[in-house]
Amino acid sequence: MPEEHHPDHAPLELEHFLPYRLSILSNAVSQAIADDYQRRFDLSMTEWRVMAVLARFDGLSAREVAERTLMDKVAVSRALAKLVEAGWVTRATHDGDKRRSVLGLSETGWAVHEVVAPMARSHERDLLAKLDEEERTWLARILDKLQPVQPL
Amino acid sequence: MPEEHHPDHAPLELEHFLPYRLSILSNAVSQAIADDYQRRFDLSMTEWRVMAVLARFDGLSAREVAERTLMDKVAVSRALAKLVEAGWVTRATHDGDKRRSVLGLSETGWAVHEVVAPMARSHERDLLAKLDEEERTWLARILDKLQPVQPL
DNA sequence: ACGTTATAGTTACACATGAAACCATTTGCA
DNA sequence: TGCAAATGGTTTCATGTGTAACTATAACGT
Repeated sequence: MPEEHHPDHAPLELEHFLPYRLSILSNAVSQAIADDYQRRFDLSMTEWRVMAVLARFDGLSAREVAERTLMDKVAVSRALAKLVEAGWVTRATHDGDKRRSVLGLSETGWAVHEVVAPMARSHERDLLAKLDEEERTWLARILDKLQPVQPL
Repeated sequence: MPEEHHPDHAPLELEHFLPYRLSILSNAVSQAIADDYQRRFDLSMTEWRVMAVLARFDGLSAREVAERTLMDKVAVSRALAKLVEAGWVTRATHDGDKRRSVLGLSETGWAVHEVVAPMARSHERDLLAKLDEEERTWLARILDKLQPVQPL
């Protein structure tokens, strides 16, 4: 954090620049997790996010998946194409609105989820283990305040 | 943060999953800044990072830039090609090692830097303004502990 | 000195990603 | 009803990004 005020035009010190530090940390963490399930299931991060949200909310449409994952609909469409092809997600057409799809995890989709979810949680635990209880509490609070929008 | 332990196979709640929250926050922040200088200077995030590090450390080689920005050398090579082309970065050959390049900001490069650096700092200030002093202190400490590696 | 190995940097290729165009269906409203 | 506008979703195209191959130069070991 900027302790003293540097003149605004002074060279940016990236290693103390909050957005940069967040980016480095976030990428390292997400990539470590993604590497894990990519190797085991050839599953991209966007695909995993789609599966995760369908695990919680069965029967969503593609648009609703996009809203919940904060991904754009093109990304979701492509992820779904692969997931349906792989047999991990089922897609039906909504009664009474033939545009809408009705999505859900298949049996094997659930099986994948039951392997990947613990992997993800394990990485999260490793990360949080670097903090003590007090720090974890503050982190939760700080993230709540910084979080841009929190869509359900 | 996980308050009670869910069974490991229970559906992941993305909105409480730390790596996911970090990713959303980080992307939102970095993208907001990048949008700003992309519109004004047609400058990508990787290009800006190269400029920022050259502003602080004059005369680096491409490899050293890559180390300091944590980007890979291909990304740096491409960024440099555009920056040299745009006339914002100067490139010479190292005396005594014709492989190495010697990089620095040009006059106009500095001029760009003096516009972009304040924009970046301003975004950082906006972000930190959402926290009180105590939270900022904890955040600094927490990031230090979570930070994967801290290369100079 | 000379061949092997390592290093700096670029190029080529394959793949991911986002914006805009597009098709099908449904909704709103005259 | 019927037609314009909106919505769900896919496809297209242009661009970005990472991996591996490649070129040029330098360092190392004999």
